[in-house]
Amino acid sequence: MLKLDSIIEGNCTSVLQTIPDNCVDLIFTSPPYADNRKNTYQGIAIDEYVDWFLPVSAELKRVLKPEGTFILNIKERAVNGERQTYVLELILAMRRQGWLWTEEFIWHKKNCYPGKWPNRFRDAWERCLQFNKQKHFKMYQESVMVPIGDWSNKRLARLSDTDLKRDESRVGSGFGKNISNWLGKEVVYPTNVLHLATECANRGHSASFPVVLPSWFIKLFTNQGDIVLDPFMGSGTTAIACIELARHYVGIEAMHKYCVLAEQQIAKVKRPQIPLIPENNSSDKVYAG
Amino acid sequence: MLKLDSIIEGNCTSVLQTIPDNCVDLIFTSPPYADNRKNTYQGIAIDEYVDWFLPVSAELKRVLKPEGTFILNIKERAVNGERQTYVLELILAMRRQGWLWTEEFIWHKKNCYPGKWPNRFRDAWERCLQFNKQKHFKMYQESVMVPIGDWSNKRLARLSDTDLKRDESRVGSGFGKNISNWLGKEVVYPTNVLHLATECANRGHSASFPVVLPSWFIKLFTNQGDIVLDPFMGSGTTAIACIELARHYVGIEAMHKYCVLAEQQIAKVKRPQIPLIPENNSSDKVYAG
DNA sequence: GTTCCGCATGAATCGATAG
DNA sequence: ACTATCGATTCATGCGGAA
Repeated sequence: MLKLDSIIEGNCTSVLQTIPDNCVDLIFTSPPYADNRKNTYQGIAIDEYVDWFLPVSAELKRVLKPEGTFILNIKERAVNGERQTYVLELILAMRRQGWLWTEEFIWHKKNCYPGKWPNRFRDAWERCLQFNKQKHFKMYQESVMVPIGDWSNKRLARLSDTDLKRDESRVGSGFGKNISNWLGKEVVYPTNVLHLATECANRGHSASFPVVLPSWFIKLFTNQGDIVLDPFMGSGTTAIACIELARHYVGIEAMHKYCVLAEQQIAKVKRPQIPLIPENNSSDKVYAG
Repeated sequence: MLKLDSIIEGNCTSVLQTIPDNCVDLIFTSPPYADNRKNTYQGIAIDEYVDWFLPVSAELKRVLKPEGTFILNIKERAVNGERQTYVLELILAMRRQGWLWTEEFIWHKKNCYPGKWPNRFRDAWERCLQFNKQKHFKMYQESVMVPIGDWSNKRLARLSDTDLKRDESRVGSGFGKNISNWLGKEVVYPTNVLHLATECANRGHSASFPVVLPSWFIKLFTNQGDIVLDPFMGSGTTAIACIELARHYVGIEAMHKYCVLAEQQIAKVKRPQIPLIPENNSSDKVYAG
């Protein structure tokens, strides 16, 4: 029925209609932003964006398991001196559609796009909106705990003008690949702000997010063997995160060139050996709400 | 007419009606949040919040100078497992009222309130919504510059031969073209994410923010001698920031106990000596938009 | 095997210019 | 008048190659 670990080329809504009800554990996606990148992607007009997205989110709600979660990464642009409001309107419309707006995570970008303008600073954050079908959803908080070092006690004890200055700390990201960094350190739960760098290497896709972004939410909201859906797959970053974390993925992508690119990226990924001790075993399972 | 450097006790809208048109350079405030608990402040019911705030924002729009700025520090809380939507609705309503929604700054709290819940992490950010009356507003970006990142030590400490040649020939594109501009550079412009610690000092007020928060916006949007209004003064943090930065303040506060508290806090503040060289002099003045 | 250095690039935005 | 295109501006990161 549902072919796992594959990318389906086609129109998002049409493909979604072929997927059974209540079978996906997590949806993570970053849809094309309004009126953006007309050259590289299909541009959506600002005033049509909500009407364009609602049929998609209706299908997403159908295919998501009752205890599953939908994470929507999006950020409105500045046009004519103002921030656009379509994301706000989308949140309100999705609630009318029956979604619960559980939380708004902030992706604080370490390396945001450069530039200077007379009326605004560089935009260094994006929204990661959490939607759920019901108040009770799966959440494995222990799997994303972050280390905290001695330095934090010193820094937090002294508040001064330097607190206004740049954050040079590496805590808050907590995505250190080297486990040895964690030794001897106390771990704490993270907050709803993720401090990550963008990956600006050659990705071939203009709208790529770092793999640690989906990885964080996949660890938080799924277990090994669960199914993750990305209805706007792009260059396949969500799929890569799934493979690295031993989750199943289902991707949808409208443009052939990105399907090819995603398959190329996926082919490079090393499958992890199955850990002897699953990170999210039954004793860790927390049913939230 | 308008009595400067004072706190006026009374109902916010009523007091605002006594203030002349177009006389305030910056409005910074953190209004009472919508809440069902009514014991700490005058609680505003969630479903009445927008209707309650719109008459206030209408008066604020009247008293603000055309080139002034309104910064609204606010964050919806989670109720019944969901984030409340009244802030989103307020933004949309204020735009219909004629405000421009110029930007959304994020206050990323370094040390946010502790706690643990099964369905969400600690909330480590608040919105600082920027509204303007027109596209052209005053902005003094140089007054809030921050130290450049560590990468510059390695990259810029020793310029390579190719860097120097590229500079002489004035060819190439992008960053490298003006590499000489980066020699000796120590500060850069900030982003729209403020990474500040919270203050634990103001225990007497339920909704206190650190003085560096208003200070940052006051430096960014006003000059010395300008007038800053806080229509929900609380414990007087905005006034303290004004005094330290040699700006005039006008505060409004409904509750007598907070008026007393604010006056006490203000009395402790050391007035700065007037600097010989104003930080924002006329040559630095930038009219944005 | 590490460390260091050069370099390309990234969901940007505004104002001016051209059609 | 209104839209489309283009140049100018700016900062931090990861990658690949060299030391």
